[in-house]
Amino acid sequence: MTTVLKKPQRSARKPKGDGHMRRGEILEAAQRIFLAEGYQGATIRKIADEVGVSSTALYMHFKDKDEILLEISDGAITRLLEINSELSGRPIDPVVRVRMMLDAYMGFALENPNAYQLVFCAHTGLMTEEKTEATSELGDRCFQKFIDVVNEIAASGRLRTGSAESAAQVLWASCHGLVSLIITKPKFTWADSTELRQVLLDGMLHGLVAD
Amino acid sequence: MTTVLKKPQRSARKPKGDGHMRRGEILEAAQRIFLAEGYQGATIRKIADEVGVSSTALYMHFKDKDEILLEISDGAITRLLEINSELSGRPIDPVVRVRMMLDAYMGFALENPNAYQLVFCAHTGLMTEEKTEATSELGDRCFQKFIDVVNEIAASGRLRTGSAESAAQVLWASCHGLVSLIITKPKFTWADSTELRQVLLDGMLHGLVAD
DNA sequence: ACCGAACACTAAACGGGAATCACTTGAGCG
DNA sequence: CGCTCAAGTGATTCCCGTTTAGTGTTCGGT
Repeated sequence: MTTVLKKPQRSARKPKGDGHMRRGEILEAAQRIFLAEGYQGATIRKIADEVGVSSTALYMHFKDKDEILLEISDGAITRLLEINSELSGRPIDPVVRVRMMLDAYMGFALENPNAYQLVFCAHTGLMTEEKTEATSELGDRCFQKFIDVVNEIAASGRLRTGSAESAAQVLWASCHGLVSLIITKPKFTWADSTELRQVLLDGMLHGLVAD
Repeated sequence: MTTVLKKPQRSARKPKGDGHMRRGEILEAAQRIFLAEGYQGATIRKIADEVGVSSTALYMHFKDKDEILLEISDGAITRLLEINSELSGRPIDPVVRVRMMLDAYMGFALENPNAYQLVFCAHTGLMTEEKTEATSELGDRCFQKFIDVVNEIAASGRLRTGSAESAAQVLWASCHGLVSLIITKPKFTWADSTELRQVLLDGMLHGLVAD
């Protein structure tokens, strides 16, 4: 009984990733899987396997699965914020700026469908409210950039209907509606997506903003 | 030893629900839980407990969990189809009819958030494409009622931008965007939802339809 | 009256998810 | 050398949907 019968140690444990190296590896692997297979497909085990490490190891670097995926989404949303900030600075007609922001928003969503869904579609059921708070706050800052421009329009008295607040929310919501439907119902026979975006923006801006 | 020591039968098995009675009980319990706790919260075991039956029993009446929830959603969508059919028959200006349909759509979504989400937000990841086919087809029939009216408008040459197809899709999508965002982001500080619906419809219809 | 098939139901188990636990390994350092 | 401690591990827990192998009841045929 002294023969403790240690397992043959299989195949040497993966050496320590010094510093934050391992954390980065995990994020990278998680991103690959998450982008390819979405929230459900990105399981802790799959990510760990991809890194070549036990599933437990992920909890060294992240509180839980959602923290990993939210950090990935943060990266995406940050890029969106940069786009909005850049547009925010351009000295052009605010209506044109609103249009560019919304179009960039839709383009972004269609190019990052999984991150977009996680942040803007999932909230209910998938994650508790608190978890998404940090990422949501990033989204809010994007929206704030947008509100600023709508306020400019409202200030010049060009808003045809409703308050600046409701106009901004409606503009945002309608763009969200188009991209989220395109993402979640790919089997539907959509008209050309460029045309849809254009019709949406033409309609909305013509309807809400006076010439 | 003749005393076979039958287990005290615990607490007598639930007697047979004759005919299709049990099926109805399951649907009812599932609906209660689904409406209260959404897709994730409505687990097979919870539903079975509520009915007072083992989890396995549910598989006597339904192929799998999704079949249960989709049948519930079917009921909801059918009600929406009835509303649309009713509006479809009214002899009023097609623009007014479009507005009423869209407003009814949004009202319906806000009153049946979980069913709405299951059918219009979940498609990706949660369920395979085939499963939702039957329910989707119901949704398509609702949309067809709507397209018909938009076609009427287009036929009378009152469409300002885009084809009837893209106009219909954009109108639908923008309404979907508003309600789905309100449902999935309840923490956001929304303007009054009645005003939002009105601003959206005013804007969209004014923008897309010539007077 | 009896047999057996059909039925409605059940407990137990399976595989796979997230997360936690108690433990080991090894690098750096006095 | 012996110590600490971060980084890693396998085993385990709990919950999920679903499957398997039954158990008790009912009911038509003979």
